[in-house]
Amino acid sequence: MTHPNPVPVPTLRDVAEAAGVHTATASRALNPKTRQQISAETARRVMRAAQALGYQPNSAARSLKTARSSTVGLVIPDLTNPLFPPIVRGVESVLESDGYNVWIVNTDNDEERERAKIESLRSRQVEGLIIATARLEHPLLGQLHEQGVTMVLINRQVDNLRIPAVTGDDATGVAAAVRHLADLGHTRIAHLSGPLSTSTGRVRSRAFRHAVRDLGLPGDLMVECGHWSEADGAAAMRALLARTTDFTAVVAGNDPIALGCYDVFAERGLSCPHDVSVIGFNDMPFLDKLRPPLTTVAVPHHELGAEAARMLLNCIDEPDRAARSVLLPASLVVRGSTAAPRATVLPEP
Amino acid sequence: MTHPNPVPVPTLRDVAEAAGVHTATASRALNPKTRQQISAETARRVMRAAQALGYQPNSAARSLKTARSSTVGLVIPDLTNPLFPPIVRGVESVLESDGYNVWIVNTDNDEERERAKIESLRSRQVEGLIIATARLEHPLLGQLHEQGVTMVLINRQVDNLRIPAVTGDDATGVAAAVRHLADLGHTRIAHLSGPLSTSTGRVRSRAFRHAVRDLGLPGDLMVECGHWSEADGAAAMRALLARTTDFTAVVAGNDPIALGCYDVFAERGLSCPHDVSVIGFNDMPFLDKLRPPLTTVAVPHHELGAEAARMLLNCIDEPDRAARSVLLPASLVVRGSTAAPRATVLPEP
DNA sequence: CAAGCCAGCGCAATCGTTTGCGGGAAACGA
DNA sequence: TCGTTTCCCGCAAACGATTGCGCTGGCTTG
Repeated sequence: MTHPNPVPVPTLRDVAEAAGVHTATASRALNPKTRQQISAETARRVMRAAQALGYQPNSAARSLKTARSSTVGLVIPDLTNPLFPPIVRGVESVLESDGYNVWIVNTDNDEERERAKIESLRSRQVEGLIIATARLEHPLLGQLHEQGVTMVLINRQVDNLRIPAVTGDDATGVAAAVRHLADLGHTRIAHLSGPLSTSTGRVRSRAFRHAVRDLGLPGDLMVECGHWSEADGAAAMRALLARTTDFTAVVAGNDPIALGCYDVFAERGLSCPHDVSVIGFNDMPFLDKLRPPLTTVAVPHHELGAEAARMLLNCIDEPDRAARSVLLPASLVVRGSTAAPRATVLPEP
Repeated sequence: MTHPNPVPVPTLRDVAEAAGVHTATASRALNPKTRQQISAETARRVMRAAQALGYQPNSAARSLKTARSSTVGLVIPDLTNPLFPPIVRGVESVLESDGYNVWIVNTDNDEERERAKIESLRSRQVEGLIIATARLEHPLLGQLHEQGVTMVLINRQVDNLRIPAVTGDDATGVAAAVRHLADLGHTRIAHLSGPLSTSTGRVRSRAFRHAVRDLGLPGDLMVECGHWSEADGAAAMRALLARTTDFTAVVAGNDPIALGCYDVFAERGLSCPHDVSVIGFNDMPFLDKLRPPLTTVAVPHHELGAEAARMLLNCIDEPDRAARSVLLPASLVVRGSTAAPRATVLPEP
């Protein structure tokens, strides 16, 4: 028989009856926290019965009664962006060991979707939110914060809000990138920043300005990309080249933007790193397989997620502890897209 | 005040009181399915009250009462494997429009983790499972199937079980790859297969055997990789080279295995595609950025997920319809890692 | 021997929704 | 005017687990 039955799933009551005790006793016997209120012998009987019946507690009933769900929501823009899977796994790695589960939702950076997804999470009684989609101005987060929703931000920050956040140390990452280029002898370094409406874009761009200024280099070689994408990176690089060819290195706002540079170099017959050095940001997978392998700033994404999860657990456990944000160190990964500049400037196209 | 209150979340009762009706009426007014049982005027009042209070139905209470959860479980080995995010999004894209939500769990291909995760999903009353981790022999799936759990398999099949599955058409993909190489003039084509304990590995390897046989080419150039990884691909390529250098092309079981070939070629000073042509499988992201860009077989992962979701919805709606499996077409993506063979065989190392 | 204590267990209320059922009132036909 | 239908709506019982409280019986203690 391939279709034997809609096997009636056993409830606590069934277990209790099988063990010859009351449901209350069965409940206590099954819960390690309350098991010592029950005689060892009875507890054993109950657990055996549960095992035999294949009993699984109905988590809906449990969270209805306890007003807890052992679930946290994880809000990300898009899972197919390779940045996020490691973050997800990082979050899960610490939450799971604490008995929590993770609900993942994708917002595609759409405000309406985001609102809807978060509402759905809240109706599922999540005990906290980890949010990796925050824009600088973000009314929704403000509302949630005022309603006392416990949450932690990843990778971005929101203006004027005291929400705990964990981010990569973009500033020192960018500084290391600039310093690396300067050490190679570059003096005219450009920056293709991400959208300045994101905190990441803004932080990295400011860090770049500071870094070049500190080294006494010109700080006017900057273009803002419309999105964090390869296409926008290429467009920005074209815009930069239309303005000037007097630069020998580029710090891209992230890896796709750097890939956009690769595309334009191929178009124009420019050689990387001989004509132009490029540095990306994030250290996405497979960058070491590119031609040339991309020098980039590695951000500890897994640890970012793990730390955010730890902070969230703290917030849940002690709601009125001060919210502290943390910065995780980023590190430069030197590969083949950076080299000493040629003696001359770029050839005119 | 940053810590105003643990705002008491409004319940249906609050809404009902605010609207001056009974909770039953409020419930019916809020549910589009039952709204016509209520006078338009009253329904409006209730909805307004709900809006004003920011009411969100408690989904735990709801699923306790209705014994439904509007949730399906999605079981994958590892989210950081770039194969899976598109599948996830594909699943979500069709499930969401039907009001379902998706629970994602990672098993890391560990049998114990998998069992635990699936139990946790079941205790959450998921209405169905989409499983992308099936091994050929898989006792757990057998049990679940006998218990009447509705589920759909992605990308793999399980021996002897009539579980609906949606998979890429690996056989024609491999055939296309072999045919492409033969058309280029290759006559000695090797295959670095994935583990033969997976249905994917087995199907592709058999397809390779058939394809070369149909073209009258030798079928003895095969090595099995221990895992679907770059390292194991490299090891397999080394093993192959230790055995013979008399081949001019390689069909890899998947993209990372092909990358492993790249690594060994770099070690040995072999040039791809001039000395050896390579074809991967899956068309992971960024393969077009490699040097050389990897020719590969593209599998429609998003559509795989979407179709699996559709099938699962069908199974949920009409449990006793025959389970049909579907095959989605794979297509060859020709890039730079394949070319006509040199006149001579490989140089001796 | 009586009083007190405690360990072990059962009772019953409760969480927030849904839903079958029944009742009151309005509307209708006769 | 009265009976009957129809339309809205309220009543109350679930769903399955948790938990404060109280009861019981066996034990210690003075």
